[in-house]
Amino acid sequence: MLGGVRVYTFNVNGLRSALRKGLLPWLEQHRPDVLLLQEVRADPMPEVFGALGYHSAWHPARKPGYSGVAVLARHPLEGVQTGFGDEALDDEGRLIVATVQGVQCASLYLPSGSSGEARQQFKDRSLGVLNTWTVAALQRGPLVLGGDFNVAHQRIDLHNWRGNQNSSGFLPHERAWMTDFLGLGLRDSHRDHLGETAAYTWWSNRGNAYANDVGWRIDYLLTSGVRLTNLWVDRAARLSDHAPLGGQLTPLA
Amino acid sequence: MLGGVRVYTFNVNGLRSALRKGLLPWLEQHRPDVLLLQEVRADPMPEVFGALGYHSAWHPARKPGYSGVAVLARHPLEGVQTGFGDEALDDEGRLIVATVQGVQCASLYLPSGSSGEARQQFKDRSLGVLNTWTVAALQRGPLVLGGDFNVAHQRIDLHNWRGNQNSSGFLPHERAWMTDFLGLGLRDSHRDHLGETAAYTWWSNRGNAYANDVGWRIDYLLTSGVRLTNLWVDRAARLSDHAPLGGQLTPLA
DNA sequence: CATTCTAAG
DNA sequence: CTTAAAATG
Repeated sequence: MLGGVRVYTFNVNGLRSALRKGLLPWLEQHRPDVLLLQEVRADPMPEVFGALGYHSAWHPARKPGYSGVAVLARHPLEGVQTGFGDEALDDEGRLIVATVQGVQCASLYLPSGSSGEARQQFKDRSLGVLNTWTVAALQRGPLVLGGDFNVAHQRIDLHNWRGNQNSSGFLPHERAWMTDFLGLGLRDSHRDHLGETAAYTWWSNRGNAYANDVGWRIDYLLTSGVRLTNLWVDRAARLSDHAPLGGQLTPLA
Repeated sequence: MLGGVRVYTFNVNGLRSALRKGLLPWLEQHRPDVLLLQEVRADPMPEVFGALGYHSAWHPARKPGYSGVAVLARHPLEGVQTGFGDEALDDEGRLIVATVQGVQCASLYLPSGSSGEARQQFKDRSLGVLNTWTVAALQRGPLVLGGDFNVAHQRIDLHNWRGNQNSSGFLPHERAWMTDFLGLGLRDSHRDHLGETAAYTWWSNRGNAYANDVGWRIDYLLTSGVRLTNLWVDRAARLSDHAPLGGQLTPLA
């Protein structure tokens, strides 16, 4: 019943912008069963996706035009939950979960720390909050946790690891956190499927980062109690500064 | 020596925007001898126009990206003066004058009153300041005063005069001011050349104002001690929400 | 509705 | 470099 479910996570960097660039045709072409969106930066628009047969749940930030996540699925969404239960974090619309066909599907957008010290501290705190939330979610049942973590885990996960050891997103403590986090019981199967090909998911808009594939892998599809039998990056989409990251879900056996 | 001098006044609604839309090709095609710009909304860029053979003088607002006027000419500029000598007004970059071949060429951008009561009062006060400045300028010698007055004078000067009698830009006291102002000794020769054809100079960006020619004549080329033997509106330019307004200058006899 | 600026990424 | 919003027109 769960075999062949295709899940995508995608930081759209402004849903309205992505729509202008052709998100809807992309959606009709790829027809994900579950789509996890981050950086929606717009008011919820269930009608737009309802017209294409998607159920959806939204968690916008309090501040208009900022952050915001959503879950979309071709099957009905059950038990929708928004936020971590942490006011500062939840004001920014960074987590939404819905159960689809018995699997918890979570869309996560961790804060960027690159705009300054205060935001790095906020990000660091959010890592701990996410740990706590995840421990509880793992106990509830199968989980797909997709989103933009704003952390590259290993050297292979960014083009210029040497020059970015002091950059937010590849700080030693962030990398160590990711290792610990996966240790809670989440599987990062990216390299199982893509080996050592770059397979980045984000490229800066500055310079010619995309053309030169100067990217980072900061978007993840993590699983527990369910398996990804395949995983791919749709580098060609060009709907955002991130690429959609897709996976094929299969019951654990 | 002054015969055949062509003068244009043009509210560019952002000089950088107008440049993107092709201001430079337009300039090479029309080659005004004198060009009076309003709403420059950018730092002075004498090099850009120097490369095309223009001398220029600039009066930006204190606030970046806001207002600002300039005078450009193919002959050297003499006796450049910026502002009225009124601090609040001059902070907004609304007047610059330069003498070109013996004629004072002034670029004026009167405030809009449409954003609220306070700005209408500021506009109303600026009308008096302009009167005072103009009386002195008229005594100094020949004058071409071009710019965006944000006032339509007569019913013929806007598409919907009936519905705009309570709108800033066509208020009874603004129209009466314009009548008085011209009475100081400035000639508005627009109708001498264009008769009762609409010949508006500005169309709102909202709705289909341009397509339906729902416009206003709020840009003027006024003269004293010198005559416009021809005058035209370049409605086709489409470089701004205003049209360039051009005239042919001839000595008074 | 278009422009520019700012905050954020 | 890009998005979106805010202010202004």
